[in-house]
Amino acid sequence: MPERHDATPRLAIAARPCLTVTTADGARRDLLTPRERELLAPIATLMRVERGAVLYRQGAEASAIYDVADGVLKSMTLHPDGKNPILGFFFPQDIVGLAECGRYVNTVQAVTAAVLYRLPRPALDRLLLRDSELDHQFLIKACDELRAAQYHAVMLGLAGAEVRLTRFLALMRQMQPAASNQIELPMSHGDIADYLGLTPETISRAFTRLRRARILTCPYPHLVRVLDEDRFLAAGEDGLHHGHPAKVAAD
Amino acid sequence: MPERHDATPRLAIAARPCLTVTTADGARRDLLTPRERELLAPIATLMRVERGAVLYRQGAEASAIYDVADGVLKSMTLHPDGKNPILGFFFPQDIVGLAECGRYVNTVQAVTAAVLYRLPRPALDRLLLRDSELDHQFLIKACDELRAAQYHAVMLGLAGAEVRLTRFLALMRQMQPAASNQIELPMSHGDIADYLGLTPETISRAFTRLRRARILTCPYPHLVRVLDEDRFLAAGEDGLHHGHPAKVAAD
DNA sequence: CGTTGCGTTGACTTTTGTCAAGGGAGGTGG
DNA sequence: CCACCTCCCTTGACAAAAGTCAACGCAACG
Repeated sequence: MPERHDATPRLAIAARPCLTVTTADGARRDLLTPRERELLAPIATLMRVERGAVLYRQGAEASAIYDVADGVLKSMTLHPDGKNPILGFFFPQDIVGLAECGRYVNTVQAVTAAVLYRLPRPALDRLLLRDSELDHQFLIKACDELRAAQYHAVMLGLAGAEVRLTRFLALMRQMQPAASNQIELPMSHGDIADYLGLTPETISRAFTRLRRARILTCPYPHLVRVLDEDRFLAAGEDGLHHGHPAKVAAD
Repeated sequence: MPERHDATPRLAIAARPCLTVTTADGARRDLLTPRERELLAPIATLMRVERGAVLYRQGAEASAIYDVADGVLKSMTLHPDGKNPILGFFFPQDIVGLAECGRYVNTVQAVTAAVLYRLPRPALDRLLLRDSELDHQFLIKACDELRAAQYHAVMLGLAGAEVRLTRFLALMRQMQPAASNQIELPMSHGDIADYLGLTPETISRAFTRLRRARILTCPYPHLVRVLDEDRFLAAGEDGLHHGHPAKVAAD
């Protein structure tokens, strides 16, 4: 029987709150110095949420922000008509809890079981106002999130389901600890659809086309293996080129 | 001859750098205290750019950030294939100059003639690290931009050209100094299309449908007048309902 | 007075959404 | 241990929406 792929097999959980940003080359860089981590530790409480649990709902009073230690969460805006667009996924070392006028602006739900540091707002605000260096790190992290949101918006504007999906897969690969041709997808295809502004059916068809083009394989719904790196990256630019592969003998 | 609508008829330019955010109810709130404005003033230089001028290009060294005093600018990512998605528009009291690793992440161009305060990075960084209160205001502004970017992403995920266009118009109305049923659009329909992930033709057709539904009129391409506020807001939720208005007597 | 940029409209193509049906993996309870 | 159930993924047929290509009108500008 094949290995499972929907559990959270991570091992190392940082003993202190952490903050990282993605640099231009796709690597991840730590923001906090050991001193700053020690500053945050006393006001942080470690908590665990199970898969599918709602961390908070949009409109609720924003009493704390969270630092993800392990697991994956998603942020979404609730829509009455059943459409719940996903604004982003949160990975370890990300900050969760964007608020406006004391209320959370969207709903956050755990995609996998997750462990977080809870940082109560009043204590955190006091800390940030006292320590301008630490405050500046949070500003940098916010700018990082802003860039991520802009990249998301660019993706949504792109035509072509293959283009969006391929870029999404490339993004997910960046979030993995080690570069590899295997991409683990913690979320369902439905979640991917909500994130890319498409339907699950369109995601499924895009996967099928990418599989038939021999660009990747999907051993399991939550695992993708890239077969042809060059055409994988090319598909993220222009999409699939509709050549006539049927004319190639024995294809 | 009718009045012109593509010039910049604004009058009051703040004598000091300003920063505002949009609150939950759509109003705009000042972030900086007079003391903080005085702190910024000595490092700021006032500059003027003409309509169509490029403030900076993506990839260029990020030597400064800018505080818009008057006029409108747009931020876009350059794409080789002619598609230049617009990530956002900047209005007075907005901050321009998002960078990553010392390089601007997108290109900013003036939509109208504009006046800006130029804040050199080294001097600003020094100021922010010395004054944690001021730094915190910039963090709040960054969170505001983040919310705006998320709202943009939600719009792009929404189906229906009328829905997106109507929400965009509502957004533009918020940016105007006084609430009114007139909405001035500083940007071209092509810019709107790039912002909403649609083509100019689709924008044009959406305008036509909204006009035919008697929801609004467009006296000039850069001016919209809302005729039916209720249905205007409704169109931003569900889009146009394809009833058969011809069947309703004298409606 | 021509040129140019922008907006509009129409005909047609392509893509995606929608509806419906079916299948496989995992989990639960007998 | 097996039956059953549920959730999610897949596929097909069709409808709806948006993109593309092309032509035209209009106003501003030189």
